[in-house]
Amino acid sequence: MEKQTIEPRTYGDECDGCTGPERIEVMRFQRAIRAITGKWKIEIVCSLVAGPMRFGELRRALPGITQHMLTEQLRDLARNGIVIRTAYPEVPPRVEYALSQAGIDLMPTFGALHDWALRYQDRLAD
Amino acid sequence: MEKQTIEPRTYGDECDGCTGPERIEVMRFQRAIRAITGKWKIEIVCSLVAGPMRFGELRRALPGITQHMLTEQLRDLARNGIVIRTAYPEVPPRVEYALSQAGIDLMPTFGALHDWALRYQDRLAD
DNA sequence: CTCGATAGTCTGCTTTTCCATATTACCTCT
DNA sequence: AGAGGTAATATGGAAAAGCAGACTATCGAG
Repeated sequence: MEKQTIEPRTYGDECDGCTGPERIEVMRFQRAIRAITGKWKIEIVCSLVAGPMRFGELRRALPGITQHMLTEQLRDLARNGIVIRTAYPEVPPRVEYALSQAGIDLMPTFGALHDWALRYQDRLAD
Repeated sequence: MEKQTIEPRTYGDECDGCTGPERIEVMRFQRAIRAITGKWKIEIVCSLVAGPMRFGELRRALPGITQHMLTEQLRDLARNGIVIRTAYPEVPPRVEYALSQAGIDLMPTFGALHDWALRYQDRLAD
């Protein structure tokens, strides 16, 4: 039996030279995903939902994280405009991290993905 | 000026022994994220939205992917119940990949995240 | 009998991510 | 004077992810 080309493949066909609009959208999407992947990023964002927190406060809220990791992940989140870093030139130094509007607006999408995970958690490996 | 504990920290406070419900939810969430992270996973899922595809067909639709990567990513997606692999014991071998219901239901969450990425793309690094 | 197509697997390598352990600089408290 | 807290940086190593290229088995076409 022959397989008679189930459906026109608009996605693949338009991407011979990587110029189709779909590909560009996928790339943007990937960038968004990359902005929130990282072992602690989601936990950090979820912690900050309740309000701004200081560096050490976050560290205590995330048992197991190293200073290095926290610094790195926060820097990354700030670089992507998801959290806002505010350093107060006091001594001892005080640095506060808060969600930006982008960070706050991220939560509904988290909610959607969480609902999905809840529905299909039994088939999710690991 | 003193900082008077902006808000009760329900998340951090309950997680001293990693037993709070929020932590468990974050872990579930992380599992969902891990199921869709990987350099080609999203492109594969987006390709399959139009209908089932064969291995080689997918490979041609994703220029730049290696056989190894495609095999691996598909296996991973199948392991997480997002795609369904159907091998027909013919010769030459024919293997078809299709989105499962979980995979189809994933699309709206992709849409939400995509909208977010669209709105804030100018501050996304990289 | 060799060639090509299919859907892989196997091996070795590079890059990225993750993690632990120092070390810094400044100020306060004792 | 010395201990302690704060927010980092620096260094070095382990683990995971990604990549290229060679190899397999089967069958039909030429």
